[in-house]
Amino acid sequence: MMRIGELAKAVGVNSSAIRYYEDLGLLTATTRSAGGYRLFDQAALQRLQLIQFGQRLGFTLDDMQSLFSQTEGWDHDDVMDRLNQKIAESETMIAALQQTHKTMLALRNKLETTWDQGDCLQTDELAALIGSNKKD
Amino acid sequence: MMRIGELAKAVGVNSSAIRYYEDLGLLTATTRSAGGYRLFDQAALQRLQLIQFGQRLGFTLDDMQSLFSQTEGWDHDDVMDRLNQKIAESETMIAALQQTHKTMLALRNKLETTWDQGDCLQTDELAALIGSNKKD
DNA sequence: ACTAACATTCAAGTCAACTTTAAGCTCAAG
DNA sequence: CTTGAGCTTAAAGTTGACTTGAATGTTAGT
Repeated sequence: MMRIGELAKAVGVNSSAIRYYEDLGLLTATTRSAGGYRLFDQAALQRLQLIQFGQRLGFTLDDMQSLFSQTEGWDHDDVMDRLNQKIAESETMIAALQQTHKTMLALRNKLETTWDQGDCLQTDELAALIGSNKKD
Repeated sequence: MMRIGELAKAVGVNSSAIRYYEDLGLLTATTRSAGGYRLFDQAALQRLQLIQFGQRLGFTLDDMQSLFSQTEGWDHDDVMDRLNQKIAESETMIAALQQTHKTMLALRNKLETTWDQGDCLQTDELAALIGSNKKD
């Protein structure tokens, strides 16, 4: 059993974040010490890692709260639906980011070639350079 | 010259957002009507589009405020530095998202094959499935 | 002149995910 | 048995980008 600080260090968050997760009903201390200190076991650590993983997938803490509230174990269809939705979302985001990335590269090229002549760009010229980007 | 509502509609934001940009010193109405209504011209519209473009690149409104504060025209090195930084950032983000995407696909596969036997997954089993993902 | 749609200002509220603060306990070490 | 690091609670503050509300003024059309 570890105290909150040790758990926090183990996963790289602030102790107060863990207390916050508890407030949201996402993670409860396994037990308490005689003096009221929260004590956590390995399962709690795994659950915390699961929360972090969910965050990386783009689930909000609220999303996870509703997922976790399936008393014990997880419903196949529910998890699958949400996972599929997140997969689709991440594909959309990747595509959008790649498009913006492409535009930035093009913009850099234009700036490199255009800018060497004069030295100052006006807002309307910059707007024109960006124009091709409206189609997104 | 158009009023705030027309400008807002033209670029797809709320009028209040435009007033907010003005508060931050990002965009000033070209002039005011006799009664005090803000009036904008095409240059203002372009500037607003520029703000939106900057947002897509991941600049904060504060970033842009400091960029724009170069009284008129833009400093080559400054813009180039920031652009290069944003390009690098977007590459990092794309890579991270692709990694997460890959993990999600793998997770879906495992869930599809694993879950058909039993019907409920325990947290520690899910944590185990995710384990491969710690390396990110 | 009336009216509906639109605008004004300023202050306060929203969201997510925390962090910070304050005032006071607990625990392990020496 | 004292000290200092670490913990407790509840409440309030933070960030960024807005939105909403309230009370009031303006404009264009009939």
